[in-house]
Amino acid sequence: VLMGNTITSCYAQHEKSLDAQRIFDTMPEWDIISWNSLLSANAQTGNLLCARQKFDTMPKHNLVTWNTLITASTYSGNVEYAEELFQRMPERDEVTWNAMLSAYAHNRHLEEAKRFFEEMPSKNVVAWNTLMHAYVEDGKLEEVKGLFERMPCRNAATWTCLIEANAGNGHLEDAQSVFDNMPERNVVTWTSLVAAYLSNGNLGGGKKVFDSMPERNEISWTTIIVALARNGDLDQAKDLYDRSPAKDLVAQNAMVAAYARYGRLEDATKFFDSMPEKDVTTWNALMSGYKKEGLLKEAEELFSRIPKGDGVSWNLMLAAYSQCKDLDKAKEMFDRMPEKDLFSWNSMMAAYSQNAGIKNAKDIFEKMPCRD
RNA sequence: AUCUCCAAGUUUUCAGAG
Repeated sequence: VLMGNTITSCYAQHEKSLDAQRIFDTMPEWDIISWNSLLSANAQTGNLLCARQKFDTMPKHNLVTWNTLITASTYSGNVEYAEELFQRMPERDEVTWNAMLSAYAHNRHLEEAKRFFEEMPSKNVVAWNTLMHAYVEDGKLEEVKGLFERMPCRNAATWTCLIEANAGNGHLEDAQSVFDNMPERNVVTWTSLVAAYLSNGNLGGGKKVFDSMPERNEISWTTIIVALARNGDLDQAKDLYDRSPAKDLVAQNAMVAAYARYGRLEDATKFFDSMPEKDVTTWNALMSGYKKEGLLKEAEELFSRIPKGDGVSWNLMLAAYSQCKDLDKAKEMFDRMPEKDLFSWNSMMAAYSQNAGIKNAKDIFEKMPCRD
């Protein structure tokens, strides 16, 4: 059981819910930890229904089980259900409160997060960080700084937030000085400093930091590779990719996307075909290349071959039709898509305004359930 | 390194700025 649990949770941490399920299924017996690990693997996929099914199937629940289900709600964007769970569960601990705070924070309910934070019976460093990050996401630098001053305790995540907050507001030197003065560093803080330089257009600075990092992981490598690619240095990006010891699926997807972005469809396709494992982002990345080049037939063909398309796939096809001025097909996509998000609506509105005139576009605008 | 809460990377729309 111990071995099976270890492997299951290992897959959970790498966001491989199917593999976690596979290992789980081969185990001769399960304890509550096995079940919780499986639930955790499901939680990360954002599929709340699936997670709830597991929850209902489990022979028993404990505090960790409930906390994990709150997290599942967070990932699926269902704050209301998280609230319901929070009310319904038989007991709560510090993690419960933090998980609920995180539900508000991740889903952009800043006011709720603030209010909830005030109500918390005890606030540990995770709670402070969660609230602080919510402010960072909202671009509120002054509030971030204020919180930072008031915090009774800090850890590496705190410092990372502060770097990100400064970088996001164009204060690169402040970000660097935060980094210079922080008491502890790890691969995440290092990578966020690299990202700080890159997001401010300072490629040279980013590379310098990257080269001096004591340790790098998949994310560090991908961060720098993507920056090079976006800067148009595709071959340099590929060179770094080849030298990288840490190539996970995200890194591979980034290479497909890089080629696609610059219309190097042969390279993109070749890379795509060479990948032993793909996910929906891989397919979408290649499709985006066809779309950009106006290759409608190829995009359609790819779309029909995706094992499991998602909202992005649909949005891509909608945008592809719009770009090729096929308003009818665009509209058909829009009507047929299983779920419409802000991208879908904006895309449809743009399609009308570019191909049909302002009146139709305005009609869409009026009907939009959400806007930005 | 057996489970739950906080920080960094990849794909889709439009605008603005340069």
